[in-house]
Amino acid sequence: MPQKPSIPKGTRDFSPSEIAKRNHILAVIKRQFELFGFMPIETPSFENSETLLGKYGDEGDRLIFKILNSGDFISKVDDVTYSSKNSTSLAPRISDKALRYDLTVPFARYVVMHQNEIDFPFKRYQIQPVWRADRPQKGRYREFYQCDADVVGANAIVQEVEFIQLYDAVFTELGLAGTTIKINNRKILSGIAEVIGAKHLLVDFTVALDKLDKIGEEKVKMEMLEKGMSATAVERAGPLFSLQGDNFEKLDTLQTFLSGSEIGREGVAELRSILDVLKELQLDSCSLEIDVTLARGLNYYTGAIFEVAAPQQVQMGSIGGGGRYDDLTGIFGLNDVSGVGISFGLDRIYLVLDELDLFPKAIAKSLDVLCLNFGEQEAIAALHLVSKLRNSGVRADLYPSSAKVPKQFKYADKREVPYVILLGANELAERNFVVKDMHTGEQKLYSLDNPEPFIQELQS
RNA sequence: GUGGUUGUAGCUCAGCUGGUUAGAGCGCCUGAUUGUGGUUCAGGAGGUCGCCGGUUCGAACCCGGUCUUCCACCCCA
Repeated sequence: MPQKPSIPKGTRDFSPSEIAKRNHILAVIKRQFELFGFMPIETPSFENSETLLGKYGDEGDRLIFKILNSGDFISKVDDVTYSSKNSTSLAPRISDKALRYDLTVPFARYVVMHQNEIDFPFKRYQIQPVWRADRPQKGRYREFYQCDADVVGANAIVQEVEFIQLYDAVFTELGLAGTTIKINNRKILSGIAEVIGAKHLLVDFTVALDKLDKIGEEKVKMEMLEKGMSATAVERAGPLFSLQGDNFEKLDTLQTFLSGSEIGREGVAELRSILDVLKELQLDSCSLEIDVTLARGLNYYTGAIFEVAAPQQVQMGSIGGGGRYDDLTGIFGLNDVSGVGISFGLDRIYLVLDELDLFPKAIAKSLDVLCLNFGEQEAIAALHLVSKLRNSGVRADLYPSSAKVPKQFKYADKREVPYVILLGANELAERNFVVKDMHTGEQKLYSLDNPEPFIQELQS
């Protein structure tokens, strides 16, 4: 009995039209990465478990796909561990490799391993799939692509500015208006926690604060209290829930609020200089917004934090994120290397562009010219012509069999081929061919021995 | 990982409190049209109703399990 084929949940097949659209996004991202001076690298799809585990928190560890060892791995497990039926203790005995969870940690590993060949500051980009053992939802897959650009080995605010410009350049070229780059600073979050007297609960505090726009002020406050923050602390955090005004007004409010915290003042100053520079260099299609509730990637970010929200009319999580991490390579033994980077979520950008119908119409087109097939002799002549076209950079194809003409035309129509060539017995005898413009229906005659005029017309 | 939701033709979906042979639109194939597509007309093919089991004289419909989809949490691109 034949088995019904299926693919694992959270994974997808990509058909030609989808690949065309994905490639369009990728081409824009790559082009901009390179215009900004980033160089590509790739790393293996799986790493040693110890490289990945413990880098993303407990929650992250749970979401890492672990790869079973090869061979008779189970016989090497001691009886106690085996019979304990405890996944946490058994896993390391039967699995020592895991699929990569993001591109940042493998990059840190790469930097440490190749530190002697790298010229710092090192600007790298990396576009590869990552895997998460998550429960899928819309725009959330178990296999998806990240497009990362990072720079390591320098510590200057202009880098943050550049990344914001990079986001803007990509979304502008994609024609995606209305994205919002949210920006925050980990030092501001630390400062706030310090000022309100919840320094020891920084993570719980920020995780709760991050949910503000989703669950509202009351529930955020409840969660903070549940996590053990004092009522006074929650009360003191009050002003954060209603930051008013434009970015500079928010900065002023924060500056006052954080005047008693050195690290907080530092964060405000960093944010201010980023905004000062960007006031000079306008953004094209993105708006930049300070959002103190933004707390993503707290695990390794130490300075700026970025997140890109899709245009409001689209129901979609963030389509990009990033930030500065001062000591990511430290865990692999290379200290004092500051890094900052951003990531584009290819799959979500695709969904957004698709929903807003922003893909160029032309990308569905995979052929410029289709030559119809009228029989053996005609097909041989057609192949000569098709070769000439191909050599001139025209995407051309010959219909493989001499099927009925309406069928061949329908095929051309389906594939949205703009020009169809008819080269039948009559044309062959007179050494010419007919070109039909599928849009206008207009037909023109060209010489088989001199197709140049046709090629010229195609390329004009 | 927790709770919920969804699954019927290639696609979008009907299908009454369980009752003969499960339907529509679109798409596909054939013909009108053996050298002209997108329009029209006529005909046709295509479904073990996600899968496994149970209840019943009888299940697309009820029950259990499982997979899948989407949603909320967790977390995140």
